[in-house]
Amino acid sequence: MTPPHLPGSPKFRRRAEARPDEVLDAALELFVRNGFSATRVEDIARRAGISKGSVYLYFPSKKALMEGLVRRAITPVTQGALALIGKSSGDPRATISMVLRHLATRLGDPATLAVPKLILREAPSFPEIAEVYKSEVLAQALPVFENLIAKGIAEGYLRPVDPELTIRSIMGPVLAHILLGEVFGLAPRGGPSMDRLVENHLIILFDGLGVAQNPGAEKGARP
Amino acid sequence: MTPPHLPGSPKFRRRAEARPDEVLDAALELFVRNGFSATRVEDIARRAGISKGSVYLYFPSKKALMEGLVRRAITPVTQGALALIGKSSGDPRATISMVLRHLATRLGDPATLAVPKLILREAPSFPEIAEVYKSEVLAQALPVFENLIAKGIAEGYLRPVDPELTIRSIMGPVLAHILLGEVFGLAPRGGPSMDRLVENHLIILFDGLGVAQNPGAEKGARP
Amino acid sequence: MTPPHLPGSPKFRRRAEARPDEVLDAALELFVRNGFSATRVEDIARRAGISKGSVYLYFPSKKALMEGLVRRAITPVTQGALALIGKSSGDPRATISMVLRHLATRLGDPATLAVPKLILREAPSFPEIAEVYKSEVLAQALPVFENLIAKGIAEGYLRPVDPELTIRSIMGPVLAHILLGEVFGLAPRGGPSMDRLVENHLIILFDGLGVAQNPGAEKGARP
Amino acid sequence: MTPPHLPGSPKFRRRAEARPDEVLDAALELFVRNGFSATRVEDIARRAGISKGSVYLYFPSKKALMEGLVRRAITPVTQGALALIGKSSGDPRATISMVLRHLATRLGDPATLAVPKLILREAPSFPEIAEVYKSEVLAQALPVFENLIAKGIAEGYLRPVDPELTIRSIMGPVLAHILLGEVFGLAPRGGPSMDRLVENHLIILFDGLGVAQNPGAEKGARP
DNA sequence: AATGAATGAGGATTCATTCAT
DNA sequence: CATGAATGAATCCTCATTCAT
Repeated sequence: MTPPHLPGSPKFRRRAEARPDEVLDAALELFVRNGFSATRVEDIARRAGISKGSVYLYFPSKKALMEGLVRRAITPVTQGALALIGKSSGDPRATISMVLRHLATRLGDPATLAVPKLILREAPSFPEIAEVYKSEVLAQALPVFENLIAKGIAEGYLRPVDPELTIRSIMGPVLAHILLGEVFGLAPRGGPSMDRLVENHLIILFDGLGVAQNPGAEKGARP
Repeated sequence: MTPPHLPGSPKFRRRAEARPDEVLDAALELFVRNGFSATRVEDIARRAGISKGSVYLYFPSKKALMEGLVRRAITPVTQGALALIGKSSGDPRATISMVLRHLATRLGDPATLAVPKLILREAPSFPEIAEVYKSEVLAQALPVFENLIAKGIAEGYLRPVDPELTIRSIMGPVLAHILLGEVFGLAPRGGPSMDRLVENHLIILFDGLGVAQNPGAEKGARP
Repeated sequence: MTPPHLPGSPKFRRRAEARPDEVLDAALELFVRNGFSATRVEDIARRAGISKGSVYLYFPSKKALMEGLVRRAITPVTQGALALIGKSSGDPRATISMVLRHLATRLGDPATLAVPKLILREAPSFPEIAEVYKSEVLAQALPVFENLIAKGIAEGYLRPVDPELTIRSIMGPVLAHILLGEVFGLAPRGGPSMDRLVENHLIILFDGLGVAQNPGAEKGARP
Repeated sequence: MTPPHLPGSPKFRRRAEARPDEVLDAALELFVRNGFSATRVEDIARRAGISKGSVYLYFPSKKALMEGLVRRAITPVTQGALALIGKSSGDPRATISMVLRHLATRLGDPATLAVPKLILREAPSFPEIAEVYKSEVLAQALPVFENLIAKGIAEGYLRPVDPELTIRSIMGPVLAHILLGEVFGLAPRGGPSMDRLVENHLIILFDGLGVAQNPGAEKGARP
């Protein structure tokens, strides 16, 4: 009764139950590359190795793919970073260094980077999704950092800066580095650069660009 | 309904020569808000106060609007910033401060910010446009900065850091600040924040987050 | 989950032979309610308590459900009514009254009414099905009636009318009554109305709406 | 500048401003013939002599065609019939005859008949449209008739029947006649039959099927 | 120059039907 | 027998582009 498996007849294969995840993987790649609007559901299907109609077995609409993408990405992203910070005590510079290196490694992974890139692109079109990301990721992470810095200041480890604004001074360079590379393909001369970027930045961040040991004598004070 | 076009009537005359610019203004706003694909030519026309068909009198296609947008934005952006840097001499920190403050002011203007935001969104879909922006803006500006930093190091004003990577430490926080605000509506507590961000960042950038070589001796220990 | 099919277990056994009928029941209800095109095979399956694929074990296509529906409905409908008429003799008014009351009762049953309603809806899309109904039901029943009336006229019981057209005068009001109720939910004030409709109609049908030859002499003039 | 009108290039014709009505005409015919679901917008467009997209210039959705169809049909249908009845006085039989003949003529016109047929088909799928028809047409017309009959009874012209149910006895035969013809193609032997149907029905309606002048003597009273 | 009606290719979504399990 | 995942043709609707006026 069962017809022989002709190699030329690839219809009606049934694959693992990981299908929804494969669809999301395909959608993520295409959404990031071409944008949500310009990506066709059929392309997502083809990339996931299924038919157009099958996408709708797992997701009720194209938009639901966006939502699924963000939902899937939220938990792992946050947990890893925050767990590291929670253990911190003493000089916050060690913690900041560790977190920045951790983040740099994580964001070096294209798969991890993809969702933030997608949200960056599509936030104006999907305000509620950006809102989810904001409340689930940023609203979790930023206060932790803020406290870390505030505590560092209170304990005398750090200069009395504005903690909330300082977060941008800590993280911003990594963001700029990624964006230059991703958007314009601009990588510094000299191979894999994220690690070097982080180390260079940590020096500036903690000790400053200036050379003078004696502040106030800066102007024209050099031998 | 339409009154005859009297050449001497200064009110409500439509200057035909300004039309393409008005179309670009409309396109820019909508592209940034909704993305290129999701913006309809008819909406651009309506916002520009003309008819759908008239858009095609000035631009041969929707894509040409993108190109026109980027071409129009390139010259003014670059010139302003680079002119300031070219004149610099002596301690580069003054120049860096000035440029950063200048940039912060410029990017505080939504009209100036719009094109970079658009390119950020649509770069994957319009690689050649991103390429134009890269070669016309970034490839002009980054080396100037790099030289500024390199010279500052050579002249003993700055710590011996990697100039190319350090640009990211200088500019990144401003980028991060803008993105948090634009994408997620995240502004720090306490009103207009870009100026405060820049001042806070300049302190960290030049002097570092750390207070001294000997933490713990910090509390009230400075003479 | 499914218990083994014990032949001796009378509860919750699914009688395989009854399955097609259950599918038809489900299809009939949905076809009447939503129309053929707007009814999904999956909904029929769910209502019949089986899976989508199983529908195709009993019926080769969706259209075959329509055909099965009409075929199933034909025999019982016709036989009941015609048997009554065949036995008639003498004054046909008694027979007409009986048949009309019988028909009204039958059509008061939603299950009996369903197929005619379905045919009414879908006849233009399924001409061959309408044709079947016409030849199997109408072509059987109408001539019987016609003869009944013609005989009544010949025997002097009835006014010399056109028998073929008169069938419409006999049956039409019942049809109108059903349609008003089914299509527009329009029922007369005062509860269950089909019986009253029939009795009211029989009076008019046999004796006429008019009171006498000499209107005006009518008020209280009958002995 | 204007290219010659090549007969083979039928693009971009512009026609009269009667376009929406032509679209409705096309939609009505196809909806009645094939049902709403089974009719493709493209078919409507082709029949109206325009392109698929142009349908959406006039109607926002396929469903809006249904609504437009019913809205367009409502006014003329009601007005004609009710105007006739309003003038009635004296023996209502004259009025009833006139209305019935008028109605029969109107419904003999396929264009007039189409919308009621459509509503009959699609009422279950468009309850709100059926509701409109009910309130705009039936709720206007039925009470007028009811009053006519009630007045006829009170004034001694008519037998004391239930006015509301009697409407069905008056109208039902016409409905039945139309339905037999439309749904099953069943026309009586002997040419154009609607007029004959009405005349035959009016005799029965006013004078009854029975022959006896002396009620009560019916059974077995014939010479 | 300006308009906007008209076009039709293109894309999201649905659903009858198939068949591996 | 029964299932329901998978398919892809079919259909609604959108919108960039054209061109008669």
